[in-house]
Amino acid sequence: MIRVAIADDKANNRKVIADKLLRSGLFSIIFEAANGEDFLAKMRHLPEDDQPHIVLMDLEMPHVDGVSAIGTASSLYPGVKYVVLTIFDDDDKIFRAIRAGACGYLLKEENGEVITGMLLNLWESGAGPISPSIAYKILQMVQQPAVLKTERQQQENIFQLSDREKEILQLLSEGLEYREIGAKIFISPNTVKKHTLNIYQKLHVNSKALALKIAYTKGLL
Amino acid sequence: MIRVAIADDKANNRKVIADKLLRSGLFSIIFEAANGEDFLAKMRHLPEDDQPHIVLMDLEMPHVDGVSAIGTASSLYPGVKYVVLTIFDDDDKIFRAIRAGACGYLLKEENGEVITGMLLNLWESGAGPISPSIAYKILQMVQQPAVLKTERQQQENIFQLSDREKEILQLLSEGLEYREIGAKIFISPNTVKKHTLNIYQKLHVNSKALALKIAYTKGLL
DNA sequence: TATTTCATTACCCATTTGGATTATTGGATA
DNA sequence: TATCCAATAATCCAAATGGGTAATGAAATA
Repeated sequence: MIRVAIADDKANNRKVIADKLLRSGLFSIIFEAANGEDFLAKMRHLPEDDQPHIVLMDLEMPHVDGVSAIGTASSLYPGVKYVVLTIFDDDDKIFRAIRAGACGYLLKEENGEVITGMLLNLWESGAGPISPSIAYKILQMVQQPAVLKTERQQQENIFQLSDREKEILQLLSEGLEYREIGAKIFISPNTVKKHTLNIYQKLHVNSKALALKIAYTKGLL
Repeated sequence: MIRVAIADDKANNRKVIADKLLRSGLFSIIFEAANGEDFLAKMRHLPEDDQPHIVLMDLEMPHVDGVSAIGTASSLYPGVKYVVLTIFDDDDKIFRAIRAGACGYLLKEENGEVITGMLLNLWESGAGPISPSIAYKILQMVQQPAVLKTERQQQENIFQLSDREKEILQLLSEGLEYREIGAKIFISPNTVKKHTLNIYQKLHVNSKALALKIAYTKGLL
């Protein structure tokens, strides 16, 4: 029998979750808490042998929120698995909860069988349960370049490049040669070259490498 | 119809995956590749409008492995979704593949419906598909920034550039010519050129413009 | 110790590029 | 109308680039 504790400020939410778990017959709800403070108090007064195996924690709660409660509890009771069960899926909450010590993050919208299945898997294999859409967001956190691409706004045309020149610059950045660009936009390679040299003059450089450096660092590409 | 490309060195694996996808009637396999080099070559010769929407990539392949192929392709063809489909689930491979630009990571042990379902979800919502056990490992990476940091320092370099090559790449991005770089670091311009061509091989490109594109978009500069 | 990798240099060749100049067209402007 | 400018195109030339091959020594690794 897997011992579970539930922390959620809405009594009805606690009831719904408890029902889902009890239906499988594999879980026992050893206590419920209405907020983080309440949860920590009940953990304190619990004999060590009666500690829950798994804690399902909502995030937005009065007095002490879920992140804070997980942070404290995961230090004091490191043998317990803390799983966030909430409706929030914004990056900041996910990140904070995980850093606080959550081993899983489930959205309330998941259906009952998915939740019980994942908790069972946590019990058996130790792998924390994560809702797919949350998993993707966590992946993006690891994917550092994505973090860097903080919407750099469309830089105004400080170099006064004409539309055609911007087009050529774009194609040059793709590694195309004059001949290839000409074929692509149906003009002579000589003209492409002329445009390119004009771009160099406007950017005050004299090579592709430098033009591309400016283009990348100034957000033209 | 969702266009899919498959890269796997085992013909039988490709066939199994293709069968799974074709059975749903929602995917069309536009090409298969036996290794990373083969994959990149086929992408190069593909008209822009025929590019795959999704690429399923095995990691362990001869000639050019999956990480390297994803690294290059995700810079050159940023509109394509790259999904790792492999049997490996060790932290290092996961980390490297994600840093290279993979938007999802599926284990081959997943059954056909799960895979098609997750790819469909990728297509509809943009959320990258991640096998649950992989998701848990990624979560642990976020949870232990120390591990992440050390691995990042070692594996930052998904293209395995040597120190000298990184130095040359940096100087190339400054717009210096072989001759100038040679003078700056006291080696022959011939050597600079040799390093440059070696860099091209590692990045799987054949021009300064493309090498710089990858360098900028992958944060090497 | 044997083998592999890295950094180094050289040479050949065909292609591409940068630089400078000249010229025509069509649209916008003064 | 006369003028300016962007886009187009061509030519000549010198320099730089990309691609391939070969070779050496030093350092790290198996």
